[in-house]
Amino acid sequence: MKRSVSALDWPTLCGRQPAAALIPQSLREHAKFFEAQTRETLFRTGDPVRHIHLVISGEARLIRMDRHGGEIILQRSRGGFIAEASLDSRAYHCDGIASEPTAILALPASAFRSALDADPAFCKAWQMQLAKEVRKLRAQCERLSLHNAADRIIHYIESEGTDGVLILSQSRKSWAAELGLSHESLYRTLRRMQDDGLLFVDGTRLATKP
Amino acid sequence: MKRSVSALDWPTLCGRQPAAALIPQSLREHAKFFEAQTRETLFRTGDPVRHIHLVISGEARLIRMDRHGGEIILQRSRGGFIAEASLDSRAYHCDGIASEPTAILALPASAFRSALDADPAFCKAWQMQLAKEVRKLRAQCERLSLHNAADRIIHYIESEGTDGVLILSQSRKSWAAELGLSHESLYRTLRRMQDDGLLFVDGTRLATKP
DNA sequence: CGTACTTTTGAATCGCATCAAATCTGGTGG
DNA sequence: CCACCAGATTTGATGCGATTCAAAAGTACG
Repeated sequence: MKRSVSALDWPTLCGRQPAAALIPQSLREHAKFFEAQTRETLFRTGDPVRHIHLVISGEARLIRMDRHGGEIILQRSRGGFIAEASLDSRAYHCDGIASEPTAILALPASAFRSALDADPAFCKAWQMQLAKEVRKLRAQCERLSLHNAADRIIHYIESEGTDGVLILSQSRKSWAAELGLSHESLYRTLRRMQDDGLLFVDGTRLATKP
Repeated sequence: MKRSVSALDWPTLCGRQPAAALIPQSLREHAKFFEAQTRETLFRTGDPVRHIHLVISGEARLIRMDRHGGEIILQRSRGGFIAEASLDSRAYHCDGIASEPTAILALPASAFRSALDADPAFCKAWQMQLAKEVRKLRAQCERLSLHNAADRIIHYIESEGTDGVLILSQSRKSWAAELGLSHESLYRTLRRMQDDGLLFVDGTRLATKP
């Protein structure tokens, strides 16, 4: 299943996922590549943190269950790292799953820490990665603080899209979960916003202007 | 108003705020100390990032206004850094204000970046600081994803308190804003939870068990 | 004391969650 | 190719809970 990437080729990997380019040689040697199926578990809450995962293609999610079995999406990574902050934790605080067929690079946590110590450029890149995640999470908190569905939708398009246009990279149902809404509410609100001329929808393309 | 900390004494500062101990000598020399009044602005959205602020005592907040003038609290720092992720941004994305009389250490951003490059221990400490903020924000997102007031209150006590007990360090009104609730909702829900024996309140002490 | 703010309660309203069910979709295997 | 299935999309009806507006009582502070 898992195999060393010495068999694969790094230029191709870096082409597919820019974050791969940041990884120094010392760490590359320890990378393991594998492919996960839909709903396959990468790690579970409580598992010791042995690897840092880089999503090459597909999508991985960080999730927790609320008290009544509802699934809460804490991170959704399509290309790039997932559960970055686990690097200095003993164990995971959430579950990690692939939400579609996904290609993953697993980097041993210990080698990862050594590489950060040894390579200042990698260290700085990792810091920027964490800072970016902080900003993304603040935007998510701001969005979840909005008290109605339409405002959250607009906020999402403005902050995750480009120039008022968003190409939705997931089903509407799971988008609803990310917005903290029931999927019925999302469908109804999208409909109403279109009727009111506040939103222009064409397949997966959502725009706030015509 | 602002003054160099050479006039002050670092051992005392470090005693009051552990994060001060992380700051290397090269950066300490450029630190400016000042005290902000309630509602005083530290920086505004769009301002260039010239300093990183460390809260020594009191409280500073990162806030944004929503479309209807409502105030959204993005970070609340009582001791420790505020707006950490601004270090690698040109300009602030939020406003920073003191929410009570607050003592602040302002560290020039350029000297801060140099110190990170030069001092591996400081660099590592900063990384852990960012990772901690990521985990805190994930908890906040998880909380805001809960669909009723009581669950958010319990979640807050469990994740911000110790062993099911929380000493509230702010007014209930501003706690309500942090929970994404109207203050009336929070008051009523606290009352109901007490009546139902789900919560035990004594002044600022909130506990989930008697 | 007076002012500003928080805390508290009341009543009316609205939006979202929930339960239910029909339709549509893509993918699988016979 | 078609039947079938799982999951996504869509619409409807209902009830609850949160927001909102309003106002009174409590509290801190100069």
